[in-house]
Amino acid sequence: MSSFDDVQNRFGAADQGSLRRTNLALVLGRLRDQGPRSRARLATELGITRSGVSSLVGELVERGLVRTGVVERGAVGRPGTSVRLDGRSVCGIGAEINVHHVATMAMDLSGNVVAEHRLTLDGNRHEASEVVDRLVELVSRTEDDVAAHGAAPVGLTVGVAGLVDSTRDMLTLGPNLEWREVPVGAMIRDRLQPDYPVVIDNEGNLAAIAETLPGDPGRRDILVIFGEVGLGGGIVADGRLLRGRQGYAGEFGHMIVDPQGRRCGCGRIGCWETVAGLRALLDAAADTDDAVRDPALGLQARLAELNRRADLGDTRTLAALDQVGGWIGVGAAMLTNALNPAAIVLSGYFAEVGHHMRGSIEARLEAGVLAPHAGGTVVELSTLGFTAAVRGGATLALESVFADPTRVERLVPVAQGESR
Amino acid sequence: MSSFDDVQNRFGAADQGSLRRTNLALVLGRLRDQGPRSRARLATELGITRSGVSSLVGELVERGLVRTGVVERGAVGRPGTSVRLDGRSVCGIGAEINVHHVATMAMDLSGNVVAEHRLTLDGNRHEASEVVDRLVELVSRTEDDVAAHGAAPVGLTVGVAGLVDSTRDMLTLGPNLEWREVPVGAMIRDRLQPDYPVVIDNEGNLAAIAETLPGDPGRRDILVIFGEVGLGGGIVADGRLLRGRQGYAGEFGHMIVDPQGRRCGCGRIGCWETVAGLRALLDAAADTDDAVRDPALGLQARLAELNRRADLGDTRTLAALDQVGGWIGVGAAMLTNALNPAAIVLSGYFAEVGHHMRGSIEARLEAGVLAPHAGGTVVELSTLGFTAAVRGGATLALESVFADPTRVERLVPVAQGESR
DNA sequence: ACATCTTTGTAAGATAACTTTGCAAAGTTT
DNA sequence: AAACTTTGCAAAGTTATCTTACAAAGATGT
Repeated sequence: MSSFDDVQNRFGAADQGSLRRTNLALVLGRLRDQGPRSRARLATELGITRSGVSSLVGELVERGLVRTGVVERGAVGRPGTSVRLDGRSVCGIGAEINVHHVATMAMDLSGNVVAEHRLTLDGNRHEASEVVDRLVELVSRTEDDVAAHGAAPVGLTVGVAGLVDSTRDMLTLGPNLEWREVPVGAMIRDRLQPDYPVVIDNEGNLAAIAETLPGDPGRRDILVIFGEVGLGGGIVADGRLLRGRQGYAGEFGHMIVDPQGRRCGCGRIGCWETVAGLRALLDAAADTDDAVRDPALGLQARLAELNRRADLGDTRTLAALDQVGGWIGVGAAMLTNALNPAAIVLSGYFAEVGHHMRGSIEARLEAGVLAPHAGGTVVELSTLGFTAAVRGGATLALESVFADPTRVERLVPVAQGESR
Repeated sequence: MSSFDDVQNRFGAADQGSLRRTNLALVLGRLRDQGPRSRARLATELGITRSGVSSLVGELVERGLVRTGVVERGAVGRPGTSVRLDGRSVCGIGAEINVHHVATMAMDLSGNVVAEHRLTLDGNRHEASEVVDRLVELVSRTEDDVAAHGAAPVGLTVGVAGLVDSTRDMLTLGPNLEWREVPVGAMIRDRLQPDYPVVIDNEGNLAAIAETLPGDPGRRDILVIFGEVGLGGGIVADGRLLRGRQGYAGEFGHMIVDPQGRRCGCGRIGCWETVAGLRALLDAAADTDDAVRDPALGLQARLAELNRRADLGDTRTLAALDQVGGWIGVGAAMLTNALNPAAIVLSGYFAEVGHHMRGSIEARLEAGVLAPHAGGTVVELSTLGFTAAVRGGATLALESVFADPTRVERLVPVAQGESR
């Protein structure tokens, strides 16, 4: 039921066409959110008649979006044939540009990951054109995988670590990439010449979309904190991603929480990411010559080592996790007072080491929120790790189909004058 | 075009009826947002045919929601007859329960204030039942005024200073009222026995709704900071009020911004309202025996006196305003990083004295936001003052009609079998 | 002064989507 | 084996929009 971009009824009047679109989307969304089921069941659940559902399912089959499956026998009466999403028709593609890597993921309509590619970067500054070249290569390979799967791409969403101006299709500022005013979207379109839309977005926003599990009402109001080199995230309110006026929403990392603290890469002092970002954790947990600080090892391995130490009870490591967790809690409490989310989801590097921080986060959250029991907000760890952004990008691309299934062409065009 | 409560398409399928409702709402909303205009103009603007608009307007006239007005002649061609909202049919009622006063406002469909009542309280603690009795009296008088205007109430929204749990219809906690777990909605319904819905909400949220000017695209993403004894507010994202999981969103006043600061009424230390609330301003601006600290004088008069001193260049007053403005800016910057609003609207007591704070607020905002030029966020002063909450309540009650005009009965019922 | 042009508002018919109604098909229960 | 339940579809009915056509009301041009 969630829709991040309201294609439906954006403006303009409703006519028979939009009526049909709405109901096609309703059936398709139900199948995504609740899984396969018979036409009759869809009818009772959605409040449409059985004939109506038959007609809608028929059109969705013609468009290749669903297919009929096994026979489901109930307790009594004629068994129904279940209808389910057909993953072989379309795929959404997500991509990510970060300091540490570029990556892509393709996901089909049923949520299956069809392709996943990742290229690790050395972490030093590179020109945008160079990085985009690498990414486009990955996207090309992903396109091939999608084609091999028998599907067509319906969209590409590129998550970038930085401020993305959605109105100008431009990366305004990427403090950690050290980029400024880069037209990432246009650069990709120029090189790729795709026949599907390419949009860019903030990686934290995409990570937030990835956490909004379809059909889970407990995930309609969430706050996602995405930790990487920087600290970003996204806000999902009432099932919709909050972008703000220009698309800059979710820049949690630069909220100033420690005015007497350290200087941030952005030039300010005491930004949240200086005390709760990855660097803060490593600084507190290890000396400069420690292996976990060695970029050559790869992020995953370094975090695994930290985890190992924490599990063994190493006091310095545990104290570092505790300290960073406390700062996470301080910021989370402020945002919880403002937003009252159902859950705060910790993603990115927190997915790896967050379970050691949970206690200190929850303590500070509880202490810093006016509403009793932190307003019912619970702290959850993402299971997506560093794939959250690409997954969210693919999800967002697919969302256009779920919002308007008629975007996918019929396999068998309707003959002139023929009724549906 | 804004709708705070999506009555439309809440769930369930779309049928001919919802199609009609959507288009009726579209026409009605356009007339609200853009003012009176001819059927032909509505048709071209909304993308409906002229005959379609004729039919829709006809039904809206039957329901008493619009009426045809003057003849508008264009440059050439047959002049059109303008259609406009008819304020004589329905009114929304807003109410407010605060430490300093209870108040009501009735507003008709065209936004005219039909009634306004206010009862100043002494600021001491009172039992909820006692205060609700006073409020119900005011609402009764307001109902009479609405009836005298020839209209019927379509809803009552009661703003309360505190945490309002929208799922339980309950004031969970009112720190400044010193109330806890009070079923304000049920209490009012018991006493008033109304034939229209009564809902309760947070006063900051209602103030935010009041600031979302219909039809102004620059007000679709705003952050409203509502200063009273406490500090609250609301977030409007994409034209919709953000409530959060339980309705606790917008409790900005208890974000901890000064951990080494003073104890707050809620028991914590350094809440935003301890440094930017009304009390903080008065503490900084005047000694305890100063007239501006005398509750007997009334808030309005005390703020006017502060204004007078500031205008005369009194250094202590100006310094106090500067200091509080700085703290407002600190919190506003954090929220702006998270939400990227188009505007931060200062309401409540800020409407009176905010123009003296503007400089310090904007300086801190600019300094504390990652996005260049504070992400385009501008600081604006509300012109509504202490009536923001009741106005927002009335607006919200009316919103149900704008979202679904068929909620208002036809004056002339359709004869059986007769077409529309 | 009168015909022509432009625009408005409405009505009648066409189209499209849903619902209602009816029924055959495919099972279980008695 | 008959009765019952449930499923899925097709034909007819309802309703809301769009298409087309036209009268009304004023401006413009000769």
